[in-house]
Amino acid sequence: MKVLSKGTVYGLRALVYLATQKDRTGYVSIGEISEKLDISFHFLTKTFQMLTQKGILESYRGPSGGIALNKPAEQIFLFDIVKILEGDDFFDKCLLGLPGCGDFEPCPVHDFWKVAKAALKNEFEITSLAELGAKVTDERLRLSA
Amino acid sequence: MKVLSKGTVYGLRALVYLATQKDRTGYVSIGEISEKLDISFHFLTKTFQMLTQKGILESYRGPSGGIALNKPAEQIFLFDIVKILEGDDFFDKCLLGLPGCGDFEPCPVHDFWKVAKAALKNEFEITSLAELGAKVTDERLRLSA
DNA sequence: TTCTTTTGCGACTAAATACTCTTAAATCTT
DNA sequence: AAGATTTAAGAGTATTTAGTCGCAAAAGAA
Repeated sequence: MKVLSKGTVYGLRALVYLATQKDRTGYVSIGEISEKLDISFHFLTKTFQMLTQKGILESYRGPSGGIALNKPAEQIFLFDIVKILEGDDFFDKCLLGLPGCGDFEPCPVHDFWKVAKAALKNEFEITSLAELGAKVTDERLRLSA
Repeated sequence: MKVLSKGTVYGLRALVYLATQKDRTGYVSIGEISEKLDISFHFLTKTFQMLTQKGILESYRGPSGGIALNKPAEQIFLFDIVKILEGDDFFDKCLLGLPGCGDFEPCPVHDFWKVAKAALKNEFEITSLAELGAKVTDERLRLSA
């Protein structure tokens, strides 16, 4: 099941990494993250730009610059990140992609999907970066599992 | 949230359409379905070929040929269709796409995703084509909602 | 000021997905 | 047997997504 685009996945992995570095002060460079997590530097940069513009991250240029979470990891939820990177309507789309689909004019899978989607959305809403960061004991964010 | 590929969506819409035609005897031509649902004929043909090979559909060539459900719509579940069209591991994938991820060596979102995915999978497992077909009162399977 | 480090941003390339076209094979009709 | 209808299958094209490259802009250091 491919729910998230690559860009979103990279963003999530990188943010969880950041959440695990909470005892470090100052900024963490994109170069370091891209190296540690084996993610293309330029690709990651673009994803971070979006997160910076939307207030999830704070960025700073120049030596010892980089990025940092703009608020405590406890207050950043998967829901926020995914909505920014995948679009605001991410949790509202019809499973079949039919335009007018809604409670008033439901597609055949509307009721089914409404229930399933609500469960998923709830999980995204209650899960914070801090919670995820706490589970990462070592280098499990890399591809080389 | 884009969970399913276009091919799968087309397949689902077409199968639901077939389920609504249960009082008709014999085969329904792919041409008719592609026209009624506004789906590319050739694209639909490929999707149907896969469903035919996997025993969901029965096909017949020549005049008044076409396709037909190979068993009652009550016995065909979204789960079956999706697994055929998206791959057997559809409901087993790691949200972050990390290779070794599992209960033994979980990624940071493993527990979270396990719960959400189980709920989704269950919905797909219990929902049959018959159930969906019963909800389609008129031409709500077309794109022109 | 000049050089180095690091993010910002636009253009370019590659790969995956979606779609189209052509021809073959099966089956019915005349 | 010849032609029409309909699925099967593969090759080719287009669009979208993913990934790369190069350079400008900001900021610190020498």
